[in-house]
Amino acid sequence: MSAKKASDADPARSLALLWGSHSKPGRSGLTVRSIVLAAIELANAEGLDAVSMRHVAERLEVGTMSLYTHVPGKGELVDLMIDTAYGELYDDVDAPSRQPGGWRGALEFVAARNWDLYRRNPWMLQIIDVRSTLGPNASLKYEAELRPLDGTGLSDVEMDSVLTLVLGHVESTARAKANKARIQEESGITDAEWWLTNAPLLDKIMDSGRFPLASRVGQAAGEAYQSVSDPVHALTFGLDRILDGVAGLIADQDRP
Amino acid sequence: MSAKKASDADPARSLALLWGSHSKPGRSGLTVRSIVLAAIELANAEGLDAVSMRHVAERLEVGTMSLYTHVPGKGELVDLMIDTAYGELYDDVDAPSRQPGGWRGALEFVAARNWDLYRRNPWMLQIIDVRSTLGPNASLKYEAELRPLDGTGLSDVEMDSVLTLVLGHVESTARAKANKARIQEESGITDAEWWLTNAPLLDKIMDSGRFPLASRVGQAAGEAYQSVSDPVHALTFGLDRILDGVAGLIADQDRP
DNA sequence: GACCGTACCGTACATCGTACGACTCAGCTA
DNA sequence: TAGCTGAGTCGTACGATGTACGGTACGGTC
Repeated sequence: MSAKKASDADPARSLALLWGSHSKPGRSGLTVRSIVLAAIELANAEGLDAVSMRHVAERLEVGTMSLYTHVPGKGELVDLMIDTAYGELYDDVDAPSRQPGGWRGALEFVAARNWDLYRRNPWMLQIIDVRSTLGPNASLKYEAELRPLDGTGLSDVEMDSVLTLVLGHVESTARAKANKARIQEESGITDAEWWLTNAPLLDKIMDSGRFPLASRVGQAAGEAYQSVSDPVHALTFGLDRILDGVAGLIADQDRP
Repeated sequence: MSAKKASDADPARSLALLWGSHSKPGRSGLTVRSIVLAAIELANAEGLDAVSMRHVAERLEVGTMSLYTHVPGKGELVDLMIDTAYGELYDDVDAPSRQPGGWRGALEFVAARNWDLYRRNPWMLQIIDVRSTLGPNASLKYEAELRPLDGTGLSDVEMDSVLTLVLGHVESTARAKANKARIQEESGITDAEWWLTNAPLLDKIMDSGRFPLASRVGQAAGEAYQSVSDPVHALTFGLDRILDGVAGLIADQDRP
């Protein structure tokens, strides 16, 4: 429901941890890497809620407190999980800029890759207490995603703004999708079932003349999506509008 | 850090609770309304983490378990908090459509009002387990925000898509802002201080030729914002691009 | 004055992150 | 080879959390 507190999180320690090699196992084979991988597996298998220090330790057949030898606390563990997940994104730093279709094709590729990242790692969207995790993979991600925007005539700040906008949109729609999936899973009923069950109740409330537009549009959207919402449609529709807007900005660069 | 589990949440019960009157106090003056208000006050004063059933009960000078007479569980309490907060948004259902500047001015107003809502109630952004809370105020919000789009030539589904896009963008940037504020508060150091402290460390890592663009753009953005990010700039920049894109869509309606 | 349903709430349980201090063992020194 | 040392491991304990369960006490109706 809500988000949990993060621990103190010494930034220097976090950075060292993120950029460190983590290669020397202790006498029970425990490594930062193995802990992080176990945590990610757990998160993907049973959701982020299942990622407790006890469960991670259990999966590694190790005492709970042994984890603290390698990782300062849960907050840092999550930081490491995030940066590790970012490692999935691009084979190399030029993957987006190699895409056809110029900057637009590249940004569509970036959006698709990030969308896929969230699809494969839905636990990332359950993290609320995001910290500035400038790990190696996050840095490579930033570099890779900026490159197709270099040379479009946009200023450096504009490049950053455009990227932030696109990534924010993908995260937003991906979160909506994950929420939808979670609700469905928890309640055990399909989207369509929920709609059928609660539509009369809602109609009785909404159609009382107070919200004519809301009920008309809600109805239309519901029928179009066969559901209360369609995250994939929200992704593509929003991305098209955003990229149209960016295209206008880029076109304006020539004649200021 | 992560999100908590929601309880079962019988939708019918939730809807009845949301639309109910909650007017008859028990013998210790306890009401659904008073519980929800206490919870919101607590959330605004000490953050969502402070909103535990124990703390809410304490604030009301009541036993913890007494809350469960009026509210099924914490999940439903949060639902009620959300719908109550939505009540702050618009004086009446025509507030957005009364705005000057046509649909664009109205959407800018909608964005500003939502941004302000999140500024005043940052706890809303810490809720991860969002459920379909179709309460009375959420319904009024939907109706009010759709009205300025009616008559623009957009289809019903497109109206919904545009609104979803704008609201998602506001939420996304507001969340970034809230995260930034929370990190600053927790660490006790200013944004600029963090930048000064960690810049050399980051430069040593990033400037090693591997991420030239990332370091150049990051530097430029950092100097422009006097910080690692500027949520207000992200809001307006993104909104401008999005509305430009929507304007193109609306213009295209005339000649398909 | 007796009754009864509802409001209230004390206790208990499982779960969480992690502080603390004890144990164990690999590898080095004497 | 014996002994030491420091790092890795982990058992126990504490204060949180949401809430199930069962008991208590009171307001309104006969």
